[in-house]
This record gives sequence, C-alpha cells and structure tokens, in this order.
Amino acid sequence: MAVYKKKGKDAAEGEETGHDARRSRTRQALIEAALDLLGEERTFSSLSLREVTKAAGVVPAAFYRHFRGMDSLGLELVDESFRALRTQMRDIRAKPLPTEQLIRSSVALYVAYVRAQNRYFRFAIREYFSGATSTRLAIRNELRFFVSELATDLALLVPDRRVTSTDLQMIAQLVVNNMVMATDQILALPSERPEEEERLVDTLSKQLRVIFLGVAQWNAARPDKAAKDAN
Amino acid sequence: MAVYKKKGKDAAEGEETGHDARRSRTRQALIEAALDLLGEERTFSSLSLREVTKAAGVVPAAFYRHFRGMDSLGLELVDESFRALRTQMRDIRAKPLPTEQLIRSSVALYVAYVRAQNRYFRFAIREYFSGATSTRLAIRNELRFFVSELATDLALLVPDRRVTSTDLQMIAQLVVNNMVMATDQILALPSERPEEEERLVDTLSKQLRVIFLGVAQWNAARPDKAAKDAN
DNA sequence: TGTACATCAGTGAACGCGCGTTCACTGATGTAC
DNA sequence: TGTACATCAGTGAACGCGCGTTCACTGATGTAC
Repeated sequence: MAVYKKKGKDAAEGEETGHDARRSRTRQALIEAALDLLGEERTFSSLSLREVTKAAGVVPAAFYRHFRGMDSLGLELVDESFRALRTQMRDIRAKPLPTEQLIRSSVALYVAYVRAQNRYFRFAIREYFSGATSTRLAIRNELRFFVSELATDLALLVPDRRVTSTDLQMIAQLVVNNMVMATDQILALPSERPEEEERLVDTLSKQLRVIFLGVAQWNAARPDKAAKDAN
Repeated sequence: MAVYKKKGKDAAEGEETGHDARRSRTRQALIEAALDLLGEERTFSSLSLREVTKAAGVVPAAFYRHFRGMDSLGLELVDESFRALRTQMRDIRAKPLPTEQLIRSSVALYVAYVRAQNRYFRFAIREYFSGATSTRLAIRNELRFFVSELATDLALLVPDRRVTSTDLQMIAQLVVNNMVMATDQILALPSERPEEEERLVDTLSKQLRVIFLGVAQWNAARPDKAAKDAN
C-alpha cells in the first residue's frame, strides 16, 4: 500500500509533497473523516480511533502523529466548529438593530449556515449534551460567550429602559436556548424540502419576535421595579 | 455463584421467590443498573450489555430473558422516563391559569422533580440529541405531545385574543424549547448548593414571564393581522 | 550538481481486552397425579 | 401429603471480532557538505 506519491510525471495534480504539506493533509483527512462518520446516527464518543484512521485512508498508528488520542481530536473539532460560527455571528451582529425585517433575514442566514455547515453543528449539539467532560465544557464556554455578547447587544437595543445586567443575561440566554433547540430542528430538516425550511424560518422569526415583544414590556410590566431602578 | 435463595429460615427478608417475582426483580435490576451507569459522563449508546448485566449482578446471557438487546432496553427507559413526567405535568397543568405566583411555583415544582428524578432526565435529554433512531424518535414524539398539550392550555390563557393555532404551537414550542434547555441546566446544578437552585428558579420564571408578556402583545403588535383574522 | 546522512509521516504486525451472542446446562419453583 | 415431571430464570464456557496502543521498520523529503 504505497501512500507516497513519486515526484515527477506521475505526481497527482499539484499536490504538495513536502513533509509539512503531507502532515497537514493527513491531519485534515482525519478531521474530515471524523466529521463524515458523524452522520445522522453516531456520537463522537462512539467513533473508534481505528474507524477514523480507516476512513482517512491511514494506518491506526499514524493517528498518534497528529493527536494524543480521540479526546484531543474532539477538542479540535469543537474549536473548528465555533471558530467558523463566531465569524458568522459577528457578521449577523454587525447589522443595524433588529427590525422585523432584519430578524427574519438573520434567522434565514443562520438556518442556511447551519445547513451548509451541518457536520459541525451536528457534532457540537450532540457533544454539548452527551460528550466527554472536556469537550462538553469547551462547548458550554463557547455558548456562554454567545450569551454574554448577545446581552451586550440587547443593552443597545433597549437603551432607554433600565434593565439590569442580570435580566439582560436572562433574556440573552432565552434567545440562545431557543437558538440551540432551533439548530436541532434545522439539522432534522429533510434535505430536499425547501418549503419546510421556509416554514421553520417563519416559526423561528416569530418566536424571536415574541421574545422581543416580551422584553419591550419587561420593565413596563413591573412599574415598582422600574421606579426603584430610576432612583 | 448461587443466586437462588433457599426457602425457609435463611431466606432474605420477605423477598418473593416465585418465577414471576424473580423475573421482574431481575428485569428491574437491569433497568436500575443502566440508569445508575448513566452518570455524569456516559451515553446510553456507550453502555455495553455486559456492563449492565454485571452491574445488575447477573450473567450476560441472562439479559436476553428480558430484552431483545440494548435498543429494547433503551425504549423501555424512554417509556419509564416519560410515564412519570406525564403524570407530573398533568399535576402542574391542573392548576388554575398561571399568575405570576403560579409560574414561579410551577417552575420550582419542575426543578425539584427533575432533580429528584435526575437519572431519567439525564438519560432522556442525552438520547434526545444523540440516541439511536428509535429512541430519539420516541422522545421526539413525547415532546411533540407536550407541545400540543401546552398549545391547548395556551388557547385558554388567551381566550379573547385571536391567535391562530399555528401561532399557539409556535409559542408552546418556544416554552418547551426553553424547558428542555432548562432541564439541562438543572441537571448541571451542584447537588449541595440550594441557593443556586433558587437563582435558577428565578431565571426560569422570569424567562417564562418574558414569553407570556410577548404573547400578550402578540396580536396587538400586528393590528393588520388581527383585523384580518376578525373578518 | 552530486553524495551522504538526518528527519519523520506513515507502516504493519503484534498484544491483551472487553464486546455481543450462542449454547447446553442447572436447579429452584410450579403442577399434575 | 408425596412423588414425578415440566417450566424457565439464570449459568458459565466458548466463539470470533474490533478495539487502543506499542514497536521496530521503511522510504520519501530535506539538508549539509
């Protein structure tokens, strides 16, 4: 089983053959193999090292040239998943304050993104609830980060109302909670049904609007509290 | 390894020794063993049949006298989990319409229940996101049932407003979504920190209140829609 | 440009282990007479 | 009440298998001269 490509006429189209290039190519193959194996059914913890290396077209022992073990690969996947997601979220947050229009387009953007990157999201949502401690904690931290960022955004959204930072966190968590559950629903969408995606976008947008309507009423509904805060 | 107890003086305190009694005792031991093994870390799919039988104090082959395989035990666990939860929910729903007071007491009741039955909830929430197809679908059905029931309740809550049944479902799902995420947070509570439980109850109550405030504004905020519905 | 040597990603064989499932069995309980 | 037989939950040994990890190795690439 010759893995090394001869340099020269018979080398594959433009593939680099240096030590470093080969190293990172195999490493990436292991990551891709793991993501691909995490189809509808599988949990990361149910993947075996041998299985991953086999799918990557490499011998089991080669795995250790790249990761200390499966746990270490898991943490790498968390990192990759959220690195991309953070960028995406920054784009969404960069938009002006959410009007009714913007809520829907942001939701649509998010839904499309989850579907496009479904392998990462499938991995992350499963590990969040049932992963090994290290992976789970890593994901929880990422989510806590989103909640905090969103709380900051919300502070701008309701600038004239006096909402405590605790309450902002509470509201942000409500939004993120629903986003997580929505992600699960997005991942469950059949691939060939665009109208179901649209219905889901509708529902999610409405849910966000309900929350924002509730937030707008939040202090108004507790005049004693609002009055006290005003002192 | 003598498992059978002799009848007479040396029989254990009041344990029945009939075939049926022994059968159901071992069956229950297998269920309990599985639940106990699903501690902080483990997924049901990562449990091995041998491991469960060992924890139940029985030989691996004995497993097949009670279940066709691990999948079948999994479905049994889903059933047990939700049988108890349905009863609990019926109690909560039997109360009068939720005032601010009642929201909090219902949330407190739910939180206490999840902590008391934490083994079942831990199992259910993990399987919901990462279980085998059959288990996952069974749990999804149970949740869909909750959403429908809650939608019916909500219809009574906002009787004078014209909210479509689709919107009721949407709102009920928002509540249930947050309940699921809350369950995960409840399960993550350290066991010796009553004040953290209280803080969580506060947050959850507030979140529900935000949602209810939003619902109250729902049609008011879309006068065109409300007017159309009134025709 | 050519040669000798170092580096190191990937190899392949080997190990001991726990797995799910099968099977003929044992022996306490239940029942027919 | 006593005996002979049926039932059947649980036994224990056996099987082939995929697992994670180790190890000395190979041979293409990189470098010093």
